[in-house]
Amino acid sequence: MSEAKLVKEISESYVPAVVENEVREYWKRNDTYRETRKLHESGQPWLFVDGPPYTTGYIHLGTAWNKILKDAIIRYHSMTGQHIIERAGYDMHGLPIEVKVEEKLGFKNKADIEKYGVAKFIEECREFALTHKDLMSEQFKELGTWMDFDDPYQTVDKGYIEAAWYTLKRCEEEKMLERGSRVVNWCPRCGTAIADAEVEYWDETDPSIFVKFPIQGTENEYLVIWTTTPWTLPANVAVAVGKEFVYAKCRAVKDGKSEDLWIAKDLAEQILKYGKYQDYSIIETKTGAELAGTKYISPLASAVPLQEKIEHRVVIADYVAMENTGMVHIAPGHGWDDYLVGLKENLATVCPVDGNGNFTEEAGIFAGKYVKAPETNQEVIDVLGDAMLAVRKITHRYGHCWRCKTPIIYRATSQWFLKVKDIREKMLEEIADEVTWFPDWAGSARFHDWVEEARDWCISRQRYWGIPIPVWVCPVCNKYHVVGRYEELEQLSGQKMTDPHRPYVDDITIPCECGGTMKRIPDIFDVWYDSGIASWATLRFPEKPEDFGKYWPADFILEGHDQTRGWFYSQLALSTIAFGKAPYKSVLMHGFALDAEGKKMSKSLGNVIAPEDVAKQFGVDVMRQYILSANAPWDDMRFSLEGVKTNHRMFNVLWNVYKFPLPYMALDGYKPAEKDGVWDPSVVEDHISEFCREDRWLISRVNSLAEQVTKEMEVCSLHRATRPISTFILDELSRWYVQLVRPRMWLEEESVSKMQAYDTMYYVMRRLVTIFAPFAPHITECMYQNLKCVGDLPSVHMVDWFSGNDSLRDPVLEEEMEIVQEFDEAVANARQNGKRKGRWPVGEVVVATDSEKIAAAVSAMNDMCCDRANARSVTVVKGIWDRLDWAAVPVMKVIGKQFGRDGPKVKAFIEESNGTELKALLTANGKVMMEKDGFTAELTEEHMTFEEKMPENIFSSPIENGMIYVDVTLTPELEAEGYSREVIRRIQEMRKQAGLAVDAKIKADVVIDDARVMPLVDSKHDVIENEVRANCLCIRGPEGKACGCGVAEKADLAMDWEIDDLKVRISIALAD
RNA sequence: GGGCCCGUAGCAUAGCUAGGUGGUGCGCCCGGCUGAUAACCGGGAGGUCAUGAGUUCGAAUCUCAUCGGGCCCA
Repeated sequence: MSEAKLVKEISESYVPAVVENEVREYWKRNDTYRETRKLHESGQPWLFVDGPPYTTGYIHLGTAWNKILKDAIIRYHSMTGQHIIERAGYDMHGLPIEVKVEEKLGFKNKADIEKYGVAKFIEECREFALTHKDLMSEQFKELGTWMDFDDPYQTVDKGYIEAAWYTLKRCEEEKMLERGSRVVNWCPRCGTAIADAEVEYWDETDPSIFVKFPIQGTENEYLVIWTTTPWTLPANVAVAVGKEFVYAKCRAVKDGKSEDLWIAKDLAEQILKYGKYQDYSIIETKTGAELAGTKYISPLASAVPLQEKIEHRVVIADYVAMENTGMVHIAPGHGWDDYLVGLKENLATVCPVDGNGNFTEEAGIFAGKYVKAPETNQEVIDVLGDAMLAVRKITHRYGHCWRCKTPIIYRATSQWFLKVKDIREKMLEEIADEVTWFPDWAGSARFHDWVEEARDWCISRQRYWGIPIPVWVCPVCNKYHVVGRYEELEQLSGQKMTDPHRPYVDDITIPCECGGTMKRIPDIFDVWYDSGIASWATLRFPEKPEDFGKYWPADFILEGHDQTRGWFYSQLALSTIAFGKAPYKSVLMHGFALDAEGKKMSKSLGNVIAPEDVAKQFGVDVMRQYILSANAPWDDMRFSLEGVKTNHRMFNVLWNVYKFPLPYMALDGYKPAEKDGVWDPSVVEDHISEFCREDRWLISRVNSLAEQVTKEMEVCSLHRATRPISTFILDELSRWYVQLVRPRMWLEEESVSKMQAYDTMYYVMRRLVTIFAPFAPHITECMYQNLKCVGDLPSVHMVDWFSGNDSLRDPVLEEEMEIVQEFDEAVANARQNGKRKGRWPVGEVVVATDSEKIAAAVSAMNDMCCDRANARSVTVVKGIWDRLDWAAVPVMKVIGKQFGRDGPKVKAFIEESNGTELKALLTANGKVMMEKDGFTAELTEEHMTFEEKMPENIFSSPIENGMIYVDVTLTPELEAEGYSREVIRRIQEMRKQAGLAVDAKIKADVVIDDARVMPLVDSKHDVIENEVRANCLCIRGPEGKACGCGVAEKADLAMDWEIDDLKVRISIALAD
């Protein structure tokens, strides 16, 4: 059979870059990623859909977090044997890229693009998307992400676009597609409708004007309206009032002239003040309902021909608020609410503004002006002239195009919609019943609330770089046809379709049954539509329908909480329309990466931390572990470099722990047990009872850990999965087990105990790299490569997930060990109080406790306790330790009352007495007689309380449910050992400084300048000689004669030491 | 203005579901250890649990309001 595997010693310290590069090379050389996927092809399918990042070219911390979470979860599911189906994905169409390219080419608007040529423009966009996609793939791979980056799904692919077409056809079949005139957010620079999601709000200062609308058939009577958008007045058709509101006709006087003004009664005074009226009186009141129907004339009628034709009137709207004048100017062509009122009241919708935001001829004298120019507003105000009641300023939140930052306008235009409102109930059911959310409130509260408010989705955009909407319309009969497949288009048109993008596809026409020629509408899809189809497009549906049937819907997706309105929603809407169900079964929603102050990271604030910088400095594994363990995935993360550094230390400890036994193992030619070249853990599993306590404990712990990690991974609590791993490595493996096991590693002979220590370390390391692999894929792979047996799987990421072996767990032992650890800490604490260093043995340690568990643990593990405490004995006492002294404390409240001016004498007596004796007397007799300065009295326990008082040389420290006491009294024997250990330690230090090999033999000369101490040390001559591997050791006083070996005269290294006040001169030399 | 989430020591966090003496890590200060060693370990100081009110014998935890931060919407 195969040659048994020897564990190799490693000499390097932990340098993440070296480890990670080597591992990446190894993966590349062996195609480990694909081999791992292949390994589980027969497993339970598990479809993951990558939320496609937009191809900006650069990833930030949030993107990195996103991919790291995905990678850890996918690796975990892969290890559990599931057949992972995934592809990385990219969102590559849309305005952001168009805007970038426009900037590059120096374009200002759509006309520039048309002039340049749409085909050339599209190719620039395509080029941008493809190169930036590649840049990002490289960055993602640097994070250790295992996804299919060679064949990612791309929204620009022909196949992907066909999926989009197919889906629209399904929408049409379900009668969910609608062509309609609606008021939409419109970016006048981009010349397109944009989605609600694409509007960014910030404060702008606008005019706030109050305008008088003359009432028809009256001489001097007006309705007073308010608006912040003077430029919408040419499109005014009505004034809305609140049904129940009370309006007053105010006879207002200014400069001797009077006017009758209708204003909400309660607001009139303020408004008239704005208008600088000197006086007014209310001559009539009406409710909104009574005012409704009042006809008025636009003050712009003479300037805007359109306005002459409109019959303006007062209507009722329930959204009118008691603000400003309580009368709202209605322009259904320029506002969503206005539009709805218009529909209800059957008002005309006029929109004298073109796609570039300029007034059309309909707007009369304003024709050609850009509506959002400040001077345009001013011109409207000027033309209004006397109709202006007041002009003020207002600062309010105003919407902007999130790509080019141009202020948006609202325009009534013809667009294509999906009637999402009609399927809200179905979507809500799917969210609640068919999808598991992590955390639960992501679905039950947040997403639920969003979907409940869903409006119809405007999916059309008047742009170039996107998926062309596959709708062909006949200009003659206005019939339209939705194309679902390329084949269908080629059949209907008789033309070949090469590239489904604009402008190529626009050349294809379809003959209409009416004899006309159908042309494609010029619109492209909203990019949210692109990504909404990802779950089936990534499976190459409809081109290859098999996988869709087998794997869809997705088992899992994961994105940031901004995707509630974005990808979670666009997918759900399209899937519910096209396939009647949610496209995902479980969703993890993660937070945002904020800076250390909790502020959003942004370039303008200069607080951006680049993931590649962190990775370069501390390593990818360290960054991953930090990011995963810093907080719950769904909370926002405050990124702190300190936290990363802490994790770096943890990795260093892991590396040290891993490295520690290797030289010994290598020296002894240790071979892990194997069967047919494959590691065989049964050597531990079947013989666990024969192992030492600490071995059994560590094995138990790693199995408990595995169980815990598994449990947390199942509920996506990555933070709760990763934190215990760090704790295990630091506290249990490094700070505890390695300390305990160290002497066994130094045993020179072939000992069973040493071999079991090797087996334990090997077992634990194998298990640990398995459960740590999803989170820290590089270091675990590196360790695994050295640890694995020849027949083992070639990568740790191929190994079966280890969820713990319950039969190896020993909760009682774990509990006992926890007590010993607590004991250990308390002893260290007490020693520190007593200024007795750990190197110096103490005679006695006492544990006072009433806890049976503690007593049992200390007694069962007594040798370990002695060892750890460096104590001759460790004993347990129930209740109070009888060697404790007591201090009596007078209770002055009682004494003062009873003894009056003699009280101080009683107090003095109690304080001067030996508390321990007093206590004994009280216990025996219930009373004690006192005498002080001639005053005598009988005292009982009500006159005093007792406090513990440490006898000399006793130091204490509390543990839970008990107290430990350390007696640091020195005896000559203890002192001899203490000093000899001090000497040993110095000689070891010198060996190291001299660069001697661990097993090199030396000769040593020790000169001790203290006649009392010298013989004490010399009494341990043999121990010292043995410990420092000396074959000649001379211990003497300054007057003493050096032995004949010559080290005193010709040392390799000689040093003067001060051990506390003791002067020692030590010389060492390599033995002959 | 509305929905959801978050607010605990200088910093990062656990505890909150199910009320009962607020833990941990980093940093800081002090000490220790020394063949895992350009490491490591122990101890100490440091808290109005954002604020205010309520429920309760008892609130970091439950309720309400307010303030601050994040995401989303208007």
